[in-house]
Amino acid sequence: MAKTKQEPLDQVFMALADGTRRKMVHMLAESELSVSELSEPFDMSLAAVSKHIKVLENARLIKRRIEGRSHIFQLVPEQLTGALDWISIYRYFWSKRMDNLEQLFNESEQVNEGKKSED
Amino acid sequence: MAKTKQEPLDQVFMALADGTRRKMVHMLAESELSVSELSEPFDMSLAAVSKHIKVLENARLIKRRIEGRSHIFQLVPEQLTGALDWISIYRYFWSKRMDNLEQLFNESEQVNEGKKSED
DNA sequence: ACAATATTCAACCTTTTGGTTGAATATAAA
DNA sequence: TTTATATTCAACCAAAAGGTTGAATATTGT
Repeated sequence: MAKTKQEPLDQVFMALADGTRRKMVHMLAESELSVSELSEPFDMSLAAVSKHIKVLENARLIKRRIEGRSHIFQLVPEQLTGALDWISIYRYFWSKRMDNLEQLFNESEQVNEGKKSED
Repeated sequence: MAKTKQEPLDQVFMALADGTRRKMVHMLAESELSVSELSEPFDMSLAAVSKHIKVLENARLIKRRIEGRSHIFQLVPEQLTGALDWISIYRYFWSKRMDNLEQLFNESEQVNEGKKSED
C-alpha cells in the first residue's frame, strides 16, 4: 500500500472527484436504489458500476443493505457534512480578505486626503 | 489523455483529496506564500511540492504571481464555493430523510401502543 | 563574471484508478 | 431442478497520481 492510513477526507473528496459517482450521490439523494438502477444512466459494465459503488461505500458516503438478490443503497450524509465543514475554511479566508479590503480602503482614503506615495 | 474534458468539479475535488494539498489551502487561507514557504511543513522534494501546487493551480483554487525569483500564491475562493454548492445537495437529502423519520416516528408510535422487541 | 537562491522541467518509477471481460455466487421463478 | 436475474470477483490493461533525482532556468547578491 502507498499509505498506511488513508484519511476519511481523502476518501470522501476522492470519491466526489468523479462525475459518475457524483451523479450516483445525487440519484441516491432522491431515493434508495439498487445496483442495476444506479447503473441505468451510465454507459459502462455492471462490474465498473459495482466498483464505483464500492468507492462511495468505503468513503462511507453510502450504506448497503442486501435484500434477496438485490443490493440497495442509501445515502449517508455524515461524511458529506464533514467535507462541507472542511471547505468552510474558505469563510475564514473571506473574513481575512475582507480585513485586507478594509485596510486597502482606509489606505486609499488617506491617499485621497494627502497624496501619499508608497515604495 | 483519458478524457477530452475534465470537469472543474472533478479537478477541485481531486485537488482536495490529498492531505498535503488541503494543508496548503489552509496555509494560504492565512496568508500568501511562496513555494519554499509552502514546502516548509512537508517532508518531500521541492519538485513534488511544485507538482502539488500545480494541481491546486489547475483546479483554480490558487493563483500565482511571480515576483523576482519567487512565485507567490494566493487562495482563490470561487472554486471552493462551487464545491460547497455542489455538496449542498445533502441539505435536500436531509429534508427527504426528515420526512422519512417523521413517517418512522408515526409508525413507531403505533408500535409503541402495542409492544416492542428488537435486538 | 560568479555563486547562491528560488523554482521548474524531464525522465523515470511504483501504486492507484477506472475500465474491460469471463467466470462465480446467490436468490428467485418456472 | 433448471433457468433467469442481480451482483460480485479475479485477472488483466492503460492512464494518471505522487513521488524521486539531476539538470535547466531565472533572478539576486558579491
